[in-house]
Amino acid sequence: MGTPDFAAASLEKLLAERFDVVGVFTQPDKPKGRGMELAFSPVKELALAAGIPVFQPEKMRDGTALRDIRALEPDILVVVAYGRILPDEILAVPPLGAVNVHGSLLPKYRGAAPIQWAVLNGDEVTGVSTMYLASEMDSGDIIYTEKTAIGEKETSGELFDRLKLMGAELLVRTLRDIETGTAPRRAQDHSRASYVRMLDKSLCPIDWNRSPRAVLKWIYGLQPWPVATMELEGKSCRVFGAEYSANRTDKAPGSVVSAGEQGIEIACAGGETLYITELQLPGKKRMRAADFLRGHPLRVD
RNA sequence: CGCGGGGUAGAGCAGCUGGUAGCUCGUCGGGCUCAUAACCCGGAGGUCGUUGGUUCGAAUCCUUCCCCCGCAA
Repeated sequence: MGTPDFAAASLEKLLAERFDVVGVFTQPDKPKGRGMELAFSPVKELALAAGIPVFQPEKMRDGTALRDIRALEPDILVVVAYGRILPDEILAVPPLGAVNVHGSLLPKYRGAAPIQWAVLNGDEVTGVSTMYLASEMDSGDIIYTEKTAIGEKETSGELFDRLKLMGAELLVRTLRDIETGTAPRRAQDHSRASYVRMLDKSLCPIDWNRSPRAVLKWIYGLQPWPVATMELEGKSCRVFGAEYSANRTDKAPGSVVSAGEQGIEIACAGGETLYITELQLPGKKRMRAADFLRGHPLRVD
């Protein structure tokens, strides 16, 4: 069971490793993109291509999903970013239980956007975990975890792509060891649990009253979505790239300290500054700050 | 037909109340300088996305299509 890209990576791996995937559950098709055309989820695309039965229940609790799962008689249930809470009666169907791949080192970052928040918070290490599903979100017993370092300027999207592969590998190992009865099982330290919320546009405006590193992490953590923004010429510009500077200023946070080849230098907290190196104006494509300045002479505050 | 923004020199933009195009950067040549990413002079480089139309004449008005981007998910 799964829906987005992150889940598709695991499904792809399972298929490549010759696991017998008897059925796939994914979210119902929804209109997406310009033109609002109906689009299949990445998981559905893969499943269709592999000839696996696809189920897209609107509701998990009306009995239909439960009936379908029982009919498939699965040994085990694998859930990766499905986007639905599963009722206990469904989790109870497979004899080997239900496992989940999560993009963080649990119990840290339970919830919807663990990968992004690891970047946004400036963490230097994160990872993936596999666990058994429990009634409460992301609180089940941990099976395996694997760590990885976060690059200083790594975007959430880039980290996502790495973790989805790590998650897929870890899932394979987890399933194999569960099958042979050698998989470990360790309860989470619930006292150290933290929860993160889904990202949304309200997070976009950059808060220049933070340190250059916090701002830079914000910029890269909000990619590829929803993307950090800043006000320029009265417009809300999306910001894609930043670079540290060694300069200091006495100007107020948010002020334009300089504008040139290196980028647009903005004052942050504590008199430190940060260069904005890549941005995008409404209706235009993303461009280097130096290019932007050619057609938009910026006044230094 | 979900809503909206945009396609003009290599890059970023202006021009768009109609009269064959301009700015900044880059590039080429020359000059100045101990020197320079600085400065001065000069040059090259554009079918103004595409199609048809209105007009004496269109980048500029109307039309067809293509492409890019944001919202929405």
